[in-house]
Amino acid sequence: MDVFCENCGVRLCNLFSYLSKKELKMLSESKNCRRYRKGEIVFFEGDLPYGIYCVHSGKAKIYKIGNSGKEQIIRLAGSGDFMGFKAMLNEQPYHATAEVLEESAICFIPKETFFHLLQTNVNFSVHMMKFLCQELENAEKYMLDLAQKTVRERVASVLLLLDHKYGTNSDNQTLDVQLTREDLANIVGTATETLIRLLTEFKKEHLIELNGRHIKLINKRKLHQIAKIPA
Amino acid sequence: MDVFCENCGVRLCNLFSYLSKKELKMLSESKNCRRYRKGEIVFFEGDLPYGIYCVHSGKAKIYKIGNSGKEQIIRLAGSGDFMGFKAMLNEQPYHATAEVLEESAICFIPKETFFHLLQTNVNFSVHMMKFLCQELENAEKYMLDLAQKTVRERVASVLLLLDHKYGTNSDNQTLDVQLTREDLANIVGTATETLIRLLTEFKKEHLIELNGRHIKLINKRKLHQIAKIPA
DNA sequence: CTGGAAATTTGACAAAAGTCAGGTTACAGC
DNA sequence: GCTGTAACCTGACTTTTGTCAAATTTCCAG
Repeated sequence: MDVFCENCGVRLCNLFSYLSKKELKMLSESKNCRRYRKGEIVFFEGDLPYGIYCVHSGKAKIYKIGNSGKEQIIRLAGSGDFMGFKAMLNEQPYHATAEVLEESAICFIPKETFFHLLQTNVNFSVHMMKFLCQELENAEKYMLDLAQKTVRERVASVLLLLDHKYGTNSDNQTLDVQLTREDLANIVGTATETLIRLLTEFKKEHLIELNGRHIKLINKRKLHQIAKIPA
Repeated sequence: MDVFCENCGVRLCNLFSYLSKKELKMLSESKNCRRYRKGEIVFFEGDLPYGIYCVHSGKAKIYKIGNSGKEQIIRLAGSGDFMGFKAMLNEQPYHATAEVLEESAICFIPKETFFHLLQTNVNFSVHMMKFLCQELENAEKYMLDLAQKTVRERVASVLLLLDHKYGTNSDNQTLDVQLTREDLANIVGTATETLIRLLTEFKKEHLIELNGRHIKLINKRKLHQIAKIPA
């Protein structure tokens, strides 16, 4: 695929905005971009990493498998997001699997390039650390939710999270991501049946509208209240 | 307190092992070590960070407060562990509170020293990133547990975690950390009453012995099975 | 040593969430 | 368009977990 990092709009909103023109050129020449179809796996839990991935366009879910075989989605990726950086930095096998949710274009950046940038560009490496800390903070916030919120509260939280992460269609209300009910349950951390019942509840309370996998948030204020997200 | 980083045994097992003699001298001269008594707060959620903390001896809990006012312990610190690095790197207020669990000696390393080391010692900064990734991996593992394991499974997990983190007394079975039942519940993410009931269960099943806050693990193998920790 | 607060424990009950089973709907591939 | 599989939905029931109340024990500070 002929995507050039120098012109890539995506880099503006991620760590690559700290690279010089020269570095971007190097990045562009060493990276490798390809299309993935819905359902394709970018990397499997247990595989060894040879570089990191950067989502150019599209969406992906990153999940772990629990003892009972159930997925738990631990991160969602969209345009501009990195995937697989944890395993790469740690030089360990992947501890999670990345699966594409819709037709996507994803760039692969070889290990050597990535480490070279980290070792030679202090600004880049400091911001990498900041980024890792932000991820850690997100994970800890989610731990708090999982430990203390009810499933109903978490479902409302996740709907708002999806709004924040992927945004909405032109109507400003319909979430711009299609997840199965099972996927939603695997983000929330509950049984699929429970998730469905709660969506139905929200629908009856006129907080959302459902049309297959299209979810329309019609009362975000109330959802915030239910999610107990502090203003 | 007259602790010198150059001779400090603690540094051998943490990131400071990547510093040169000269850097250690600088660290030693700029740091500040003091004693904390049980229950003392090292930093509060909401405070601004002016440096990071390194535990010389003793133990601390780091927790967030949920909407209902309940604590959730998100990390435990012991000898050699850092505290407050996330807020410092992110240059944001603390998102959690650190409270000392027993008489401890904790060093404070000023922001300037910490950032100077990060910016001038590539080896140090790369290992800082590895460390952050390891923390992130731990957090994600814990998310999986919170989302998918039963409380019983998590109680067994936490007992084994405490064994791994703080070790045992001379009998090789009694956990070398005294936590209240409430603290334990706030690690597991459950109600205090539920935690107590499960400890009683484990006691009846001859997996542990209880003597106030002293917990003796007498059948770790079975606890591993209950915790569903893959071999 | 001792009063009082905090921590621990137990029981009874209520609420939340999971499981199982069965039926319906949607959709991809032929 | 047809068909079969996967996804979705609902009801009934069970299990797990939380809540409230009350009794007992522990632990300090004075």
